[in-house]
Amino acid sequence: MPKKVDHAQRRVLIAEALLRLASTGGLEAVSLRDVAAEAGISMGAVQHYFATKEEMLAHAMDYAVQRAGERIEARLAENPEQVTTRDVLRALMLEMLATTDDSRREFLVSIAFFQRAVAAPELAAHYREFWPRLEKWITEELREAQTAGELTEEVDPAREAELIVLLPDALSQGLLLGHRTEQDAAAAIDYHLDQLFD
Amino acid sequence: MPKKVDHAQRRVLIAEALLRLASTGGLEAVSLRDVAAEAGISMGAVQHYFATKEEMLAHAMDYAVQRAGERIEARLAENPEQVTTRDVLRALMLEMLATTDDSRREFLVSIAFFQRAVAAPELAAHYREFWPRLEKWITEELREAQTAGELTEEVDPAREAELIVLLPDALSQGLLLGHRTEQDAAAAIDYHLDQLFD
DNA sequence: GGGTTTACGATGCACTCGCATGGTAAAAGC
DNA sequence: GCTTTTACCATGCGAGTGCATCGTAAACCC
Repeated sequence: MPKKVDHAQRRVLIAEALLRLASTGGLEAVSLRDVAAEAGISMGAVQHYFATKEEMLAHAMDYAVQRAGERIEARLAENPEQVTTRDVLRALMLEMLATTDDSRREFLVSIAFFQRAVAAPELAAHYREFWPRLEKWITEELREAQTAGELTEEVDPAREAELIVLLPDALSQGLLLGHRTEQDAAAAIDYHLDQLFD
Repeated sequence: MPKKVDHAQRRVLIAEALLRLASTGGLEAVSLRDVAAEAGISMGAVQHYFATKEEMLAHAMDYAVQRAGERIEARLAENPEQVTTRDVLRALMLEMLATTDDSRREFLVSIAFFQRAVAAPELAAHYREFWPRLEKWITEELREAQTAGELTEEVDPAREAELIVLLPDALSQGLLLGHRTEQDAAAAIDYHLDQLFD
């Protein structure tokens, strides 16, 4: 069996176990032993693939960002051409909301990573990439809608793209704490889109 | 010296030391020993005022929310009557931004508490109070501005109040990560107020 | 088919953690 | 003035931590 193990796959297995655990109680709270147990392997195996806990966390961080990005981009790609920009943005924002157990977990993990990135800025680079790219994409989408006459001239596509990215994130906090319902969050999104597209 | 110590004051002393530490590395990362050292007292003293770490964290949570609330309400109270609703809201939103070292720390602490509140919903009640109250106040402010004709009829004061509370919070994340400047965040706020008050 | 490399598993080590215990000195109460 | 209560401080304990070390079995290389 040795020698033929797929390193990348093994590291993903570990990262997924870590993410499962990190969603409750933060990132530092999970121990190597916990991760190993969750992944169904020994602690020695974990050490074999990651020399240090720090390294393991960094990899999991990359993996989580990549997964979230793929999920969102997949959602963007699946829409047929005939739907309106507004529909696309609405779907995107709803996808970004922490509604399902999975996305709630992802949201909590992203917060844990956020803390870590603030404390250790050199780690932040990993996930600094994705959001600006998404924001840029939305900006372009809005610009096209604006020239097509769906938006008034006075809105600033870049600023609105900013808001569109930020709003689901901010709403998710309320969802997690339980003082906002999914319907309420969706209504807030619809209201904002109403104001944007008149 | 014994018997005449002010319990509340002592607990505040400890809470402030805890908050100073919690801003880097989360809430669970700080140990009783760390807090005691930061507060300049012995660990036994900390134990004397808080039977358990959990209790200490809960008190610090209350204290932090109270302080943040007082700070924001003080900012709201200090404005003379002659300034416009827009100016009031602008000042409020800027105050909520994590710009100074202090407010950055406060923001990080609030995130740590957020995680904790999600994991232990019974603790969330403490700081579930303040934000709805602020949101309600803003809603009223907007409603008055609307009847005074400063706002168009088609905006929903409650929804806009939601956004006004959420936006600084979301912008602060970018500030903390370093991919947004203070000027940029302020510009985003001004843009949003521009769109609201036309 | 012997030697090297890979992939672990088991164990131990130094350290830190929250918390319990026991002591002590000083003020308060009578 | 003696007792009780308050406000600590010092110490220790058991559990858990990341990490290092050692052993070992299987696969690849020649």
